[in-house]
Amino acid sequence: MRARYPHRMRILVARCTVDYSGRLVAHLPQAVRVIMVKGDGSVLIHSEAGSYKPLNWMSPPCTIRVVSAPAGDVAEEGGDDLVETWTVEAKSGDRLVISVHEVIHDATHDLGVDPGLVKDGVESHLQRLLAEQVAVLGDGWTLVRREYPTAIGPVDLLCRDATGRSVAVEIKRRGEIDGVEQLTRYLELLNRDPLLAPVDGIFAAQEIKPQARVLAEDRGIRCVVLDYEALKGTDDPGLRLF
Amino acid sequence: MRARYPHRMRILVARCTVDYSGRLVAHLPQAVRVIMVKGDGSVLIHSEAGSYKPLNWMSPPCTIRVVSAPAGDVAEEGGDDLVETWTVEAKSGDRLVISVHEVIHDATHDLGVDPGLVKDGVESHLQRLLAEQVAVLGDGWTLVRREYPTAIGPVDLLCRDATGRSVAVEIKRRGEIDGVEQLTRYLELLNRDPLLAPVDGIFAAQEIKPQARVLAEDRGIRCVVLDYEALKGTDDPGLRLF
DNA sequence: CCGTAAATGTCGTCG
DNA sequence: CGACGACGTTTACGG
Repeated sequence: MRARYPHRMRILVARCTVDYSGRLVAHLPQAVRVIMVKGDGSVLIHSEAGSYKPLNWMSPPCTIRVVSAPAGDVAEEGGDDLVETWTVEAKSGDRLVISVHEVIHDATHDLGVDPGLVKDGVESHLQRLLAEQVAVLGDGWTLVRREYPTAIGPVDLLCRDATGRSVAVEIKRRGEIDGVEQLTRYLELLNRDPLLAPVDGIFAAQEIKPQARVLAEDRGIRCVVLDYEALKGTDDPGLRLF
Repeated sequence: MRARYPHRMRILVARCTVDYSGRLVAHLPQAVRVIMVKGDGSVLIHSEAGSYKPLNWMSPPCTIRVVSAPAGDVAEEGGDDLVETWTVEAKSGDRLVISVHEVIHDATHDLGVDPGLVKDGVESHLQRLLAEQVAVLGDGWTLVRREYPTAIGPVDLLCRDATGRSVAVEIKRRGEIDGVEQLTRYLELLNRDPLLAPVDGIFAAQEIKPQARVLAEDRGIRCVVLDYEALKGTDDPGLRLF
């Protein structure tokens, strides 16, 4: 059974020091920061700059233990004003210790369950659209199947060209070297299958980096730049099952 | 010259809808969320669950434009209570539109410049430890150099075995397929150097994923599982320079 | 639960 | 500025 957490979000602005130990060891000197405690128990420590990644954090599930500083106790760093110490710990042993020296703001809000994010334009959409329109790769081409399984993972599309020759297609939003390597591994494996071989390769992406293109073409892999909007425009929603 | 931003962090708890368009298109239905506006202009939208990644965000640098809703204006979603609309835009054209329907909390704090984080990573540590103890790879082995340079990047370690044969070592914390590909590219290049060739390969990691092991061994690359604690234990601090 | 691939990845570093 | 590798990657998906 999954633990039920109260639907609450606590936002604390405080002068603090932070120590993380786990996959690495890190220390944050004393400064004013924002500490968010989410309803699921996770903790985020943000400064005023930097993008969305916190300076330190603890992912759920984890436990928070708060110990008030005894009157007159002296903190290890920054003098004599320690208010309380939070110990946030995961099962893995990862630990975050927050020493709070001054609370500037403290509020808790009930946000409720978030209905979540609706996305459009990710790789799976490209794959679905191209699967429905394999003819954009060549006249008379047909789809054998999406997510064609191999021992080392599924190939995005397996097609046949007008002459019946097999073609494996790897689809990326942004085509980089990794994707070419991935397709190369699939091709090597597929070409060992006498029922399929010879198998050609197509590297299809909305954007193909020059080095990826060079590597692909050097290996005889055709590169195709996909136009998502055009694919979406041609796409007939009536033909879709869902 | 770098732009100077005011050292401020605004924290808003509000019922809102959010639309992102940029590298993809995404929509958040109306709900109560925390909106953080950092001193550098970046915007983060957090819900009550999920780990450190916000539901939506905009990285700096970006501009924020706020338009108050005319009295009686009707929002597209959720009825008639639109308060204001924020448009957060990056130079790339990425855009975040936040429709604020109800402000539950709004506060701005001056955090000051954060002194920053002190880190001690694991992989660099592994590399240093193994460099000092290449004998764990085989009796009589010697280190040629760490970060041995090649045209496509530095190899973690270049060694010689007891017979004088060259060995390239790729070190990872977690050994996955990407690491094997990386080492393969290095080996291909190093083996073109008549002064070094033939060059063997070792894939060394704290943990090696099964598929990575299969691929490596299929290519004649030896896999070595590193014991971080043991290496650290054997390590003589007196031999270290720092 | 494990393993792999995707990500609005982000974040350094180096050329 | 682009390319590349590391990341306390996190997150989603499939067996």
